[in-house]
Amino acid sequence: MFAALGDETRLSLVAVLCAGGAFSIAQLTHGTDITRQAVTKHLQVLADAGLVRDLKQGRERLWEFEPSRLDEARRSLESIAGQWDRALARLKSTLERS
Amino acid sequence: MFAALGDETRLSLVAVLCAGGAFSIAQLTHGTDITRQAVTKHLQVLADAGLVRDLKQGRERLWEFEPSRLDEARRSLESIAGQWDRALARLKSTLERS
DNA sequence: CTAATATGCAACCAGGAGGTTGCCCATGAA
DNA sequence: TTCATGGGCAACCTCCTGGTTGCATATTAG
Repeated sequence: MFAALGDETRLSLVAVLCAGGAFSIAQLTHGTDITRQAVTKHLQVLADAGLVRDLKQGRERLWEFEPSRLDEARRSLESIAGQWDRALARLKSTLERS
Repeated sequence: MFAALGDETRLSLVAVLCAGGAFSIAQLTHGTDITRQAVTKHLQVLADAGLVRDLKQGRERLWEFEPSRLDEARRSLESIAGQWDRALARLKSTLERS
């Protein structure tokens, strides 16, 4: 999922979807300088990572943000940072004890 | 920086460095099934992303975690999630108003 | 001093990722 | 019905990334 967010194009797609709601592939392509197919591939990657969700509607395919997974990522970053904090605390207490 | 965390090997390197303190390249290589050179390259990528820091010590080069940047990433994820929450709130209030 | 250890540098290689093009299908509008 | 539009599929291309190997350099141990 970090890999999914690691691409510049995909990150801006996520940003757009976060801010806006649901967009079709053609709409999302409009404004970028890449092909519709490329956008489709990026959306697929984001979907595999659980970051976006698609809903068919007529001949259109609308994409929207899926917030749950991002929250999970945030929590995992917090846990990593927490590990570091605990390590520092251990180090500090070890030094004080000596 | 998401790209830096997007690689499996690098993510586990970060995890090790978070939990532990400072390690040499040889130590970090021990336990993985890749070459020392590959580990060096990964550490370089992480350093470019500001996630780790190196300190020379004798003939060794010790690497340790750099927590500040990760915190920044956490905040940016929070802001993205926040955008989504605000969009939902706007949508809700729009619906209620109609 | 000499040998072993820890690392750096550069060339090289294979595979995957991002991107494009061409063609086809489905659906909505006129 | 006919046509334009939104989208899917697949082949193809290029370049970057992850990884390796070989050799050179610095530092420490004996």
